[in-house]
Amino acid sequence: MSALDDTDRRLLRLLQEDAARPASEIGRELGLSQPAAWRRIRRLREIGALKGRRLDLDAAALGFGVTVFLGVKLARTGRANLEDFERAVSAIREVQTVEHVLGLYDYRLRVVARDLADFERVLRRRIMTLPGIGPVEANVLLSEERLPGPI
Amino acid sequence: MSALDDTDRRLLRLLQEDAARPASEIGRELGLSQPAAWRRIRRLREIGALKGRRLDLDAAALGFGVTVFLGVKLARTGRANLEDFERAVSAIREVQTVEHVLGLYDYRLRVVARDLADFERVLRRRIMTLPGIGPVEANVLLSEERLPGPI
DNA sequence: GCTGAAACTCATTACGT
DNA sequence: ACGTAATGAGTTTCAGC
Repeated sequence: MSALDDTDRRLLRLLQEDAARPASEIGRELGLSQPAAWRRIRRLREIGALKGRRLDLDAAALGFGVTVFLGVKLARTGRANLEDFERAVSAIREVQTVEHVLGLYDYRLRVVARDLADFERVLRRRIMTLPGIGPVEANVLLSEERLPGPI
Repeated sequence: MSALDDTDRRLLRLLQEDAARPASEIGRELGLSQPAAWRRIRRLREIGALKGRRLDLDAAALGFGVTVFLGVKLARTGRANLEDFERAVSAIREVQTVEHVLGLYDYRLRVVARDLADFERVLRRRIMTLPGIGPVEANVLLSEERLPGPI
């Protein structure tokens, strides 16, 4: 596909720490000129490695103190199709992420709420009423650490 | 805790779609001048709501075609402390996220690998040898959708 | 708190190696 | 694929309303 060299990997690691870092600074740390670093970034975007830049929000600071991961299994009976489920779950405002997975569960959801009482409301009125939903398992987030990863 | 108004929330929603969107464009969509929009962004950063900007990388395009979520329970016996476990798991290159959770599992890990054979190697040689590790459950990521969330 | 303009930085293009 | 130089766009600060 595209043969990333070692410089590309170092560049991605630098940008992963702070995506707002300017190309001039990236270039300085890589021993490249500013346009050279910028061209590498553009190329990484063109080959699809770099999909975009996203905000890193602090949900707690915004009044959403509770984050819960839900493992969802679809009901065996009635075989509601996956599209119906996905469409319905995507319409729930409190759901941040929908992951279709293979294993003990069919879907994994990341859900935020203002507090546990608010979460119970979401769970009972929005989640448990989803079409085709089966057993649900929950884990409450205590703390989270993001690592650079293998790239 | 500083009273976000509705304009702040609309602003965050706009920036969530693309964190590189210029303040001038944000301002135009909110009916604000460019410096006014920029001051709101700075304020959101100052109160901690906006922690930074992160890259949205495509692991598959970078040669990591397999993403697996692991639910980890620590062993009851031996009571290795959490710090030991966290330090060891953070040193594994293939681990992207470490979440400390409450529920059926103690930790949830997001792990990437080049392919399933590579994942088996990571699982056997890195994950299963972690200090204090107990039962492990795995879900393979098929597809993932990020939603705007309630903010 | 907003506007308008100045100063500065960064992104992007052009051109030559 | 890189560098220098030039351009245009975006950010950040400042003075005034």
